[in-house]
Amino acid sequence: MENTDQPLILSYYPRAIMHIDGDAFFASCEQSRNPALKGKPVITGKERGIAASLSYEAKEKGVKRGMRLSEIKETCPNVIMLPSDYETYSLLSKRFFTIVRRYTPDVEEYSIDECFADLTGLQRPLNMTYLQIAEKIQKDLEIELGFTFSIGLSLNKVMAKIGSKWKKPAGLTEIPGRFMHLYLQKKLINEVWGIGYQTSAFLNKWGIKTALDFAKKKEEWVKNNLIKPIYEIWQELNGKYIFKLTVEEKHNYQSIQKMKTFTPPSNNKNFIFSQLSKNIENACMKARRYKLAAKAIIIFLRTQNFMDTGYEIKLSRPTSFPNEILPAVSPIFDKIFQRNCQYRSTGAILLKLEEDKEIQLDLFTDPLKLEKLKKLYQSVDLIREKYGKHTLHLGASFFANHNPQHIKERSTPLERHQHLLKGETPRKHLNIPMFMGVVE
DNA sequence: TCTGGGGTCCTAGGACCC
DNA sequence: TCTGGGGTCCTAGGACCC
Repeated sequence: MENTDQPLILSYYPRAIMHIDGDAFFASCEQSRNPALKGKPVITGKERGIAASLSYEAKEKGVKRGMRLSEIKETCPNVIMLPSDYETYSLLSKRFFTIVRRYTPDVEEYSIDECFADLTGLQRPLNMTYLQIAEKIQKDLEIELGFTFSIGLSLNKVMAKIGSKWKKPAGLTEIPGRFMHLYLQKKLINEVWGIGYQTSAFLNKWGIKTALDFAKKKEEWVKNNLIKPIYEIWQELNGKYIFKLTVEEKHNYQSIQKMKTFTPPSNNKNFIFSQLSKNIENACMKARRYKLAAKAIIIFLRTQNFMDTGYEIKLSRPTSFPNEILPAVSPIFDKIFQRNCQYRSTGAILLKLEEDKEIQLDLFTDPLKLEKLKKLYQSVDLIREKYGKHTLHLGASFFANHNPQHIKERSTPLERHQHLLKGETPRKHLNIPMFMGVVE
């Protein structure tokens, strides 16, 4: 501490945090699985009609994220378009994390194609520098998974993130504390992880353009003018280690959300309720998979021009069964649904999730009925596991797969009548746990 | 950005209590 | 019910991320 010329950063033990980012992850997974696709322009997202992930070859040809299929064909006629296959991507994602865990248990699975890892203290045991360890991991990943990853290595998460983005694909950027300012100088403030549109607009007003401009602001000013997470980013830009890694595997969710857009927009009440009902079913399915029960649910409808109307509903008892939720949802849906409105999507968010172990029975729930419901859903989940997620749906969700407008066009009056009866008032189905097999 | 489908955390402000 | 000051809990909504 006597030598005041030394940067402060060296006076405590620095961390070595690594951020690893899969290059064009989904497209790369496809190329890895089918080597004939290597070196060719590949995009995924065909089922949505837009480019979700682009191989570097497709990017070179000028294809952009979010482009429509017709535009893509024009821009790059020999493009290969594939539907997203999340099962495969998740599998490769798991293998990705497993490889990194061979070096350190301190791995945070940040998203399907990204992770953070803490290498602190590994230099001696491995007899390598942090940079060499990162290189080794990068090589392992490429050899074993068949595509490339970009890596950032620095003192904390925010800086490691800047590193991994610095050079892509297959980049490896180490940002030591004493050279941080060189990188921050070239980094626009809105490109920093955690600083979005609103915050950068505010910072721009104060003449802050680059990450370095921001890092140099006085601590008091930052504390007084910005909220806590931004203050923490400021600290990390100054070399502190603030954001800890979340190493535990993810199994407890704060909320579970399912939403779905349909085209064209519709104002058919039965159809829209079915969509909502299907989302609730899917959200419940996920909740049951994680043994969670919700105490509240938000439902929302999104109109053609992106106005949302939502409603939070408290549930009398924590549950993960659509049959128990739908009766509470139905009257609320009636309230918020507007006849003269065109809707484009619906959604459901399960909230206040708790473990489904010993949910308290309230006085009005018949234990026998509940037991039956449980058994029923156990078989439902089993069938879905065996034969696919979409084999079985609640009667109330019927129109989500069978738009009544289409039925009207194709069926005889008698058939139409029968269809309408089945889905007519969703309430009809609510108290009867009735399932319909839907052939797809 | 003519717009997909997930998530997380933070803050202000109201309700209610002493 | 003109009036303090302090605490806690909850909710709505914002901002951000992939």
